[in-house]
Amino acid sequence: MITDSHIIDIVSTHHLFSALTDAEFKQLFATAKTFKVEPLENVFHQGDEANRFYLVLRGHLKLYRTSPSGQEKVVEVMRQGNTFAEALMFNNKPFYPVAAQAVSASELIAIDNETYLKILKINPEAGIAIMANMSIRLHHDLNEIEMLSVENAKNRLLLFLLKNLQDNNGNEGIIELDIPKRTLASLLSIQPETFSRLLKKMTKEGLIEERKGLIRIMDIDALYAASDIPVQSVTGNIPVQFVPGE
Amino acid sequence: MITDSHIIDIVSTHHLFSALTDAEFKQLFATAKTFKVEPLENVFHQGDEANRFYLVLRGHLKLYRTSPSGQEKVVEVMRQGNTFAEALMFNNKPFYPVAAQAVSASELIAIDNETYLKILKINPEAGIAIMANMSIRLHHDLNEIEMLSVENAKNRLLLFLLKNLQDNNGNEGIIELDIPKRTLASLLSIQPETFSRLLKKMTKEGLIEERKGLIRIMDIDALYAASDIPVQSVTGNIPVQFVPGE
DNA sequence: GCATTATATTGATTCGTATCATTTGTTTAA
DNA sequence: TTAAACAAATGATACGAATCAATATAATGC
Repeated sequence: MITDSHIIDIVSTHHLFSALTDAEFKQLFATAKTFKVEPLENVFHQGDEANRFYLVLRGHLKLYRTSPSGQEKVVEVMRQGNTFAEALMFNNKPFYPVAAQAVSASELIAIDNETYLKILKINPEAGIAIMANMSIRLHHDLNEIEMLSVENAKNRLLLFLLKNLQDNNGNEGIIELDIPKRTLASLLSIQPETFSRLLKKMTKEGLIEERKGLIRIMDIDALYAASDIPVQSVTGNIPVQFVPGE
Repeated sequence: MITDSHIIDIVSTHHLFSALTDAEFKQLFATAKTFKVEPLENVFHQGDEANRFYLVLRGHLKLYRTSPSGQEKVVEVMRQGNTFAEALMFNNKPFYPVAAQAVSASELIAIDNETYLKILKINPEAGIAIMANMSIRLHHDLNEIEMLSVENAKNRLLLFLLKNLQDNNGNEGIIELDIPKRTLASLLSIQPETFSRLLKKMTKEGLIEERKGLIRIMDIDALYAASDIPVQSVTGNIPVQFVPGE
C-alpha cells in the first residue's frame, strides 16, 4: 500500500492515474508494490512475462534490446515520473520485448496490468477520462516539438509573431507585448540582446513597426515569406530515430 | 459516408481511429461528414456547442481564443492529419473554449462525439486499443523532445553514445558503427565535417578511442561529466508555453 | 523631484558550427 | 591492378548568436 506523500505526488500527476477516482486509486495501489534497484540490476529481462508496468519514482533506467548476435541497443531511457511497459498492457502483449536495467540507483512502483485493465473495463468513464489526459498531453507535445524544431532565433521569433497576431484584418496585424521583452526573449530561447537586434533589423527591413508595447506587422505575407518555417511543419512526419541497425 | 482512398489513408493512420475494427470504423464514419472551409471562414466559434471533433484532411487552421478585451490569441495551429477538439469530448466539456478558423483553404471531417463515445462505452477493448496507440505516441514524442532539446552538436553526439553503448561492463563501453559516418552525422543533425572533428577532439581528450567501425568509450562517467545533458532531462517538466497574458 | 533599480539598446569580441575547397583513404568494378 | 566513385579528414572562411561591457531608457520608491 502506497502512503508516502512524495510518492503520491509523483503518481497522481501522471496521466495514467490523475483521472482515477479515489476508490479506483485505492483499489489499484492496494496491489502495487514499490521496490528499489541498484545500478546494473535488471527490473525484467527480454522475453519475461509482462504482467506489470512500472512508474519511476527516482533514478533512471534503460530499456534495451539484445539482438541474436548479442548486440545491445538502448531503446529508451526512463526517468522520474515516466511509466514504461504500459503500452504492452494496452496491447495485450504477453512478454517484454526489451529488458529494463537500472542505470542509477532507482525506486519504482510496479502496477498490476490486470487490476488496471479491470478498472477500465468495469468503468469505461475512467478510460475516457484518461484518454482526455493523453489527448491534452499529445497536443502539448506536438506544440513543443514544433517549437523546438525551429532551429534559429529569427524563425522562432517569426513563428511567435505569426501565432500571436491579433486584429488580423487583411494583411496587417498587431501584437500586444504584455510581458517584458527579456521574458519574451527567454521564452523564445533568445538572448535579450539578440532579441533587440532582431526587432531592429526587421523594422529596418520594413516588416514590422514598433510602438510602445505594440508590434505592428506591416505585411503578413512578407513575414511568412521571410521565414523558412516548414509549411507542413513537424506534424505527421514521424522523425527518424537512432536505430542504425534496423 | 467516407470512401475516397486518400482520405481513408489519413483517417486510418490517426491514433484515434487506427485501432478500430472495420465494423466500428464503418459505424463511426456513417455519421461523419467531410466539408471545406475557405481562409478566414470559421469552423466553429468560441462558446459554440461542442458535439463534434475534427480531423484535418487538407490545409491548416488556427484555434484561437478571444479575451473579454477583444484580444485574440492563437492557441494552436492544426494541419493535415491533426485532430482537434477531441480532448473536449473525452472531458465532457459542452462548449468550445476556442474558435477554429481556416488559414488556408482546408478540408475537414467532422466526427460525432456521441457516436465515438458510444463505441468506447460499448466496447472497452476499443478504448484500450486506442490507449495503446496513444501510449506509444507519447513515448515517441518524449524521445523526440528529449533529442530536440539537446541544442548543440557535442551533446547530441554524447547523448547518442550514451544511449547506444553495448557491452557496458564496468566503466567502459563499445559502440559498433554499422552505418556510414555521414549517415550517422545526418541523423544527429551534424555536418560530416563537424562530426569528424568532434570525434577527433574527443579522442585527443582521451574520452574515446576509435578503431575501424568501433567507438570505444574509455570512461563512461567522464563522458557523462563532459556533457551538460540535464540529468532530469525534459521528462516531467511541462515547458513554458507562449501565453504571455496568463 | 531625484535617486535607485530594472529593462532595453548598442558595440566589441568570441565561440560553435556550417560551408566551401582540397586532400587522403577506402571500396567497387572493369 | 588500376581507375573511378565514394567516404572521411583537414584546412580556410563565413555567419549566427552568445557573451561581456557599457550606456541609455523606463519604472519604482522615497
